[in-house]
Amino acid sequence: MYGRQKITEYLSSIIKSAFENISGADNISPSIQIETPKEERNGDFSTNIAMKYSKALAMNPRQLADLIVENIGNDHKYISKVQVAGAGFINFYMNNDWLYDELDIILSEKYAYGQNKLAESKRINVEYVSANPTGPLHIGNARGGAVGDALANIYKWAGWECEKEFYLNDAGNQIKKFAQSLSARYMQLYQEDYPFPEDGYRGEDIILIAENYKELFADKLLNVPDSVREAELADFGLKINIDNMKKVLDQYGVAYDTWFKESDLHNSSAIDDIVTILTENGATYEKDGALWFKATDYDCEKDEVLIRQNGVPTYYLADIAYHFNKLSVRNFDLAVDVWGADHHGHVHRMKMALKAAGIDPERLHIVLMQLVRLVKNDEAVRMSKRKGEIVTLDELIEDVGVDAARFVFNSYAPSTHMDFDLDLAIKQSSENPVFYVQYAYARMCSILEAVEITDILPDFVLLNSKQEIALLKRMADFSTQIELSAKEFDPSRMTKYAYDLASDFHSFYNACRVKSEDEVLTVTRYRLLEGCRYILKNTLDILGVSAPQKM
RNA sequence: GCGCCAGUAGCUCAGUCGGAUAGAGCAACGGCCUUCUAAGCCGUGUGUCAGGGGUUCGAAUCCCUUCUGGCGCGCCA
Repeated sequence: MYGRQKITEYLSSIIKSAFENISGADNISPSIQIETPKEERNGDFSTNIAMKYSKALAMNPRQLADLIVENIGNDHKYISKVQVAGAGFINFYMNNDWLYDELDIILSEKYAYGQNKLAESKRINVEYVSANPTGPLHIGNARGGAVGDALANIYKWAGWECEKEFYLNDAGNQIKKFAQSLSARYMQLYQEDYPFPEDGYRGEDIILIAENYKELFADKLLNVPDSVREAELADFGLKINIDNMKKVLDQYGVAYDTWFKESDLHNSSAIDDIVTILTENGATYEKDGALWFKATDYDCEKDEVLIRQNGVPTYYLADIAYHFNKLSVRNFDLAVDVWGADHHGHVHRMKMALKAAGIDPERLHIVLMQLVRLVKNDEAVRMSKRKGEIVTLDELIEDVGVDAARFVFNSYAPSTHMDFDLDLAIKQSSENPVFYVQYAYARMCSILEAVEITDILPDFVLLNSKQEIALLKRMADFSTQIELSAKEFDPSRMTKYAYDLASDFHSFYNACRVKSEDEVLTVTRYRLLEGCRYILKNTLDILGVSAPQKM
């Protein structure tokens, strides 16, 4: 544990023993809450324990608080004063030693600072983007990529063994449509009035793939059965699309440990296996020639088809098999999926299917992202595929850059409906938070390069200005922010942290000079900045945003 | 009709699993560079926390209800 986490533990144990020394309280096991008061005059930390347990001990809160404070005593290393205030808050005023001790740890652990270890090793699988390989990645996938990737990084820092995964939907109905569309476009290159399937994919990209095939293989597929042409073109097109997705995601800084193919489920016994399990658990029945999941037994609105009348498994069934594979076959402790909010209807029935298969549904967590609306000149940009409008991820990267895109997508909690302001994202000014943060990093680097230090030892006690203390406190909060981000499945907390850290640094910069006549002060502030730089770099790494040494 | 998500300053959003006088950024105005990066800093004010009711020492936060917006409710994925 680090920084604030550690000092919270420290205070908790002091409070706990003081509380348990009160007669009548020894059989209560108190849950202790430590928070940071908003008002500075209320101390550095506070607890509400006296208000919480006053009833159980038949005392008024202030009276109980006084007793606890009495038991706490005044001989603790990091505490300078303890006071009762308000309705019964116990406020702790700290000396700065815990911050100085933390800076020591930061400087010795460097870029590894803040990497927690869990008591027992836990494995997590984070799945995100997982776009259909029937077309290019779009703006919604871009948000999913930024959120999922950062979230996976956060879990690594929080001590989990984490795997990043892309679920490749390379089977099923949409692939069939993809094949038929390609086939029709290919035929149209030879015969203009060749019919195009009613619900086919009408995008430009399908035509390009067909033309691409024709360039390479000419009329090879002109006089073959439809099924042969469709299969061949689907393979051809999938390879192109998947390669493109990998390329663009790579540019975007998103790299996966696993590409899991849906087709592998269909080509193995995985589908049959899950059907057997569900059936053995009495969760299926047959009706109208189809196999159904009795979802209504599991608090769902209606039952769901697993295997259609024509014998083809539904996407839902494949998805159940997929999640069963993650949680049972591969045995991850936790599976996190990042989905667009338009799939929210799928969440409950997926969890319930897992429950029916004997898996604790709590082991699957779905992060729902609200949809992104593009804004330009204060107007919503239609996401139609008309030319010149940014709809795909590679266009977005080209237009606003990876850093701005990833920073902006992670500036909002996934649950908020966000507007992506294209004008703002490309503005290289203070209005654009990503530059504000990166500028702070570049400034730190430049100072650390410009200032020459000798090997004399720093004296952290010299760090006592308002700005220095604020910066140290912020640095000590890093690990807590990771913990909270993980708990809430919300990477935007880290973006906000990066901004706050940058802000505290900029304030420090304007108030305190590093280079000075005083050699000890110079080296002391140098070390402070050094520590700060490690943390800002780590935060930007988590977000997938680059940390430029010069700007 | 049923369900999920949201509603906080002019705008975009925070708000530490119920805490003390609800906070940032942007936008507006005024100040700060002969010294380490002015893409920066400092200062000035703004609220019916969508409305109503309830729970308790205490509610933006929890419960009920109404309103508004987004999205779902296929033998599609």
